[in-house]
Amino acid sequence: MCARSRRRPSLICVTTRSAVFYKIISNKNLLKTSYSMKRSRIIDIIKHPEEIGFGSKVCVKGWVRTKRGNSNVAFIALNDGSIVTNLQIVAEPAKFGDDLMKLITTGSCLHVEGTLVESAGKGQTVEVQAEMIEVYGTADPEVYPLQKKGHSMEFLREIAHLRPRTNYFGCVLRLRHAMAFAIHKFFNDKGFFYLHTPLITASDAEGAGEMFNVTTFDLNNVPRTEDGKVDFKKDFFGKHTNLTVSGQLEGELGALALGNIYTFGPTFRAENSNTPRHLAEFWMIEPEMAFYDITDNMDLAEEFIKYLVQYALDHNMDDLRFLNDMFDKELIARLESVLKQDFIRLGYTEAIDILLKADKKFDYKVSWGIDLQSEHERYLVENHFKCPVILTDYPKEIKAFYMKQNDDGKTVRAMDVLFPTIGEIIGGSEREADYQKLLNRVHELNMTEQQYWWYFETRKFGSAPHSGFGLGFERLLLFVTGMTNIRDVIPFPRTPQNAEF
RNA sequence: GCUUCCUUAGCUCAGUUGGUUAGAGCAUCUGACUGUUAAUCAGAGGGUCCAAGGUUCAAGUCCUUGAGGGAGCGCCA
Repeated sequence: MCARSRRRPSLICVTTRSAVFYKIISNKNLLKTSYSMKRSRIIDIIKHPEEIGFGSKVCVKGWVRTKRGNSNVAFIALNDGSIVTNLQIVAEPAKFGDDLMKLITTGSCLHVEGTLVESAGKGQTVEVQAEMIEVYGTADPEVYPLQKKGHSMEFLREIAHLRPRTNYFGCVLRLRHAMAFAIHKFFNDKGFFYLHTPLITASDAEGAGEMFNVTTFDLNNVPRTEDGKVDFKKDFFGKHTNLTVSGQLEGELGALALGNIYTFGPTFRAENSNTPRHLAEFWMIEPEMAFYDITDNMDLAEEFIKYLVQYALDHNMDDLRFLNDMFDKELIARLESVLKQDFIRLGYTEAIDILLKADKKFDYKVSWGIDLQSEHERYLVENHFKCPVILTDYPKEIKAFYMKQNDDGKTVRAMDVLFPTIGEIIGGSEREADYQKLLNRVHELNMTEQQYWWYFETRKFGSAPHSGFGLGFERLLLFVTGMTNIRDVIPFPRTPQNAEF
């Protein structure tokens, strides 16, 4: 007898070759804490059962997806999040008792120890013959919201605290992790440095969108100056501050010292955007490279996206196959096709010509100088070329002040990577490295050098040609997962009027 | 922010020109079944028809307002 069984006389201690088991003998003792073995992850059992060995004892812990069977045998599909596939637990009700079997319902959490065997049934290669079952947590089937049948994405959004337990969201979260990891790997392997740019910024007009204020003021009693304006000198930072809408300007400071850097962090936009492609809080990757011109920039962007897609195909095929089978029958084929084709590279002026010659009637009239609308971008990508398109050399009037001005005096070296259904997945440019040209542009836009004095100093001191771009992480995930609403590729979406969870 | 659609059982949805007691599948509960595969079979329970107001002999159905959600557009990544 071991020490533990002396403290718990209601349990029988059974010693076997590889493990110690406690069998519950009293029907009332259904929620005992018992343990013995090291937990195996279900992915390891399913992928490499030979390493554990058929006939060996295993310990698994996870959440019940379904329970089937009859009075003689029960089949419990257990999922621990390590892989989309469930592990089949075979349990004989006579061995465990009705009271315990009743607690095993969809959503309940179990600790199971038993023997790993080749499956006697079809549909799976391995299963575990249960010898000990401990119920960590029950899930009352009358009120537990998740069922083994499918749910709508809209319903799952309302229970974002539980949706990670669905097959669908497990796939998305594993892919999300894989893409985040692959992003760091891609840049690290290329000698890029990960730069942490600030989330709180005092730059008032970065131009990328409406910003969230950051303050410690008591909003019911805001300090005022003599002329009635908000007195930000009394605020935490002594000036008006916001959450960042981009790390790019600070990223340039890093690139002009370290060579190649990238940022990867959260970004905040207070735009009242209600679409399946916008979030108020999202993650963005912004590489910035010294000595890269616009062509180098495009090459990197294309290589980057293809690397990430290849990484997903190489490392997350189980998840992709599930999403392909259940949601988007063309997902894997679409991912593979992107790898095969070169992205079309096209000047804005040529794009306008194509649109002017198009048979299609657009709601927004096409002429040189307009900002391309969704319908125009979609026509180019989905109808005309039927593949990703990189558009360059936009009119300077519709692009940001920091983009390098072309010799024609009319266009700047911007680039937008456009993807089918998603639209703009990457936006970037070669940066204006000439101090005087940058200054002139800022004055044209009625902005002041002073608010970006530190940015201008990089052009005063050792300026260098450089380029960069921004990739919306969730938009990448839309493409990689085949999902159609951006709220379904981030664990806890923040959108106008919604900050639950 | 603009336009438009939707809201009926726990979930997904049907519900006819407004007309008796609002239905189905799945889920749940009870029972059957010796290996299931979103198990199957039989039975049962389950409804503030989003909310408020209005029209009408009569409203799930028509009208008004509000709330929540989706899609399209704008802004953008």
